Amino acid sequence: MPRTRQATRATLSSVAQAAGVSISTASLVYSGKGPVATATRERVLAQATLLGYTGPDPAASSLRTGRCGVVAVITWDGLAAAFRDPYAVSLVDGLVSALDEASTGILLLPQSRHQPGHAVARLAATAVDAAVLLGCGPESSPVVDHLQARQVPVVTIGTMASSWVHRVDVDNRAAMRAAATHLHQLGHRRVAVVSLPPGGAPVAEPVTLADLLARSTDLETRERLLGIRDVFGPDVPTVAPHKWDIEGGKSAAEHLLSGQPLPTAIITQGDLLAMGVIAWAEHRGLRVPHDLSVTGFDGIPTPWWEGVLTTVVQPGVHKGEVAGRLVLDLIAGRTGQDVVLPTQLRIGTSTCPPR
Amino acid sequence: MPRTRQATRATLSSVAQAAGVSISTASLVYSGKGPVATATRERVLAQATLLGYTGPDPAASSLRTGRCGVVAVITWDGLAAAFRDPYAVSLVDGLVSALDEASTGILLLPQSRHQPGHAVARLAATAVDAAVLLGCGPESSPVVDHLQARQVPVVTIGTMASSWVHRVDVDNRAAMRAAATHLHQLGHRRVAVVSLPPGGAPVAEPVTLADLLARSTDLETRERLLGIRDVFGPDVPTVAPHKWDIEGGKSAAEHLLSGQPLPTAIITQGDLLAMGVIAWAEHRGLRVPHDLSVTGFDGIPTPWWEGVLTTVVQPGVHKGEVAGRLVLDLIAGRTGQDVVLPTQLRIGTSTCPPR
DNA sequence: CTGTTAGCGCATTCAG
DNA sequence: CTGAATGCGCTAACAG
Repeated sequence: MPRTRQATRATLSSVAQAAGVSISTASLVYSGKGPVATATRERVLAQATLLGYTGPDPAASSLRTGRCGVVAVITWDGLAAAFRDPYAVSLVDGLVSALDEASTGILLLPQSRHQPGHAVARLAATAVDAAVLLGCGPESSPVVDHLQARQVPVVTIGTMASSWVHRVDVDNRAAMRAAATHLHQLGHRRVAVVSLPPGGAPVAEPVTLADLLARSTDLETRERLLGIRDVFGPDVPTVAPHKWDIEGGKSAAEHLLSGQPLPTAIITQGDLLAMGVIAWAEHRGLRVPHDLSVTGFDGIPTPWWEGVLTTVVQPGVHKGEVAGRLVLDLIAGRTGQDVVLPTQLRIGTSTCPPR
Repeated sequence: MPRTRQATRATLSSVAQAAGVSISTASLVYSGKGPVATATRERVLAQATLLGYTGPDPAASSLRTGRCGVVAVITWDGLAAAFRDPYAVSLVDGLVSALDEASTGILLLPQSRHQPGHAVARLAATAVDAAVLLGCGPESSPVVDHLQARQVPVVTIGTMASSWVHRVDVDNRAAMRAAATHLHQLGHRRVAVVSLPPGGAPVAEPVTLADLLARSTDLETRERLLGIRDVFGPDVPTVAPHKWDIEGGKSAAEHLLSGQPLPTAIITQGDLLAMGVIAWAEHRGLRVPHDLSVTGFDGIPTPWWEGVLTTVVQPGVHKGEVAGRLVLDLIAGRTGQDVVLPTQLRIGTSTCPPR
């Protein structure tokens, strides 16, 4: 006895029977994988609407074909934190549009830093054709291990290197070096850095770049810090606020700009951080860029600021699309290539020669 | 012959066989739905890891149980557009956390305004236990019809009324009326409104509130406009920018503040719109609130502005959680109740008596 | 172009 | 506490 509200749901076989054709013919009508006489097709379709049949049961079809049309997108540290950053949103946007062409959807799987194991349990219970790691550091290894055991292809956008996962990224070191070089050429010698917290532990009081580098496990962060070191050496004062957003930038600025002598420029690892630094600086009466130059990373729109942020522009949507195509290749069994995308240094109005 | 890279994947039955137990026993080990001797369980688990078995195949298990642990989240007009608004993100955040407790994930299904039918095709191909509509207006009816035919429970957060869908929302009319009343009590008599485009068609040049009301099909928008009309009558100048963000607010302000006499206050349908209005006003040398009062809607953080926006604060995360619980009830076959959540008018520094 | 035949991997009765 | 049997709804060969 069925437990649905209506009587028994219509199935492909009941439709076929009603239309007086065999099940396989009816199946072909829906999959379009074989030739079916127009008259037959219409008869089947007519019976289908009559019986309220809405097409092949996805679960049954996945079981049979081994594909479910779903790609897991695994984020780190909660959804809200991840999507607060417009850059992450543009990544997902590109991903979605690429996957959409193959009728593949994305399943959001936020990984909480408090229950890292939970994500594995969740993942184990859901059918996915592939997975994409978004902003996941090495702490996501359990998830990757699980995926590998299941033979599910994994693509990471930035961060999280592993032999099993494919990567789409930019040359973070070169990109950041370009930004640093720009400042150096303007004449800046006293700079400070706003980075990401290594392993989730914020570093409020300034330490040296080398010090933070030693503690940072995240691949992308490391590369970028190296890019700065290439230009300004290992002793640059560096902080890493607890949050990856405007508030974080403000608190970072507060710590970096309280001592003497003040830096003439601040290099940040993200546009939101940069905007926070700018907001705090302006609040304190410092003019940007005249009294303080600031650089960002990502190239998100900042409509609430009058100026144009000097920043490394990453092709967010494009990166997502490339990742999506890579995912589709892997799902189809084709061999995928890791991809390194170009970035571009946009020189805006947040940098100028020091006073 | 299997087409996976390795030899044949391990299945429950192969694990059972290796452990010398029956399939059903092995199944119980994983589902925990029946008593299994500790020794037996361990033997099974040991063989499982030995064979690289990662747990019951989700597709097979969904076919059998009729549940797949996935809820579709349907957004309107592209993902990026939807998630650019922090309020939408907080909604999803709450939703995720509520669903997570039932080990249920969310599948993102952005509905494009250019191919509204596409979403139905996509949905038809994926297994879902329920669906949540986010910011979807009446144009989403095809999707709802499909869901109804499939007997899939649907919950909408704001917008999109239909006999089949359950709703979680706030009393938009009363909330907006409270904001309008606040301005009226301050002494404002010349106000203007920034709303949402009716049916996606922007209204750049000001029309009357009544006019826009007549064209608006979106439930939430209508209610809010009615709340304004309750206080200021039907003749308030109203625009509806093409984009629901800061840029949209700027362009709206440009049109509303170009004529004479200037309004002394602007009521917007969203915080981002409000921030855009403020940005444009300040850019033009108007001081907020002294020269122009501005109100928002939602209560998102606006860290880049020094002031505090006067706005209707909606419980975003909470709303998402409530929707999530409703979804779970419906999936479980329990009868769910529509919910109306309270809002709160936050009086900030963006409003004051007119000059 | 259409029908027949076999499972996909598992959860669940129901005996023992 | 354990095992044997049954089908969830569908797709993919293959034979007509």
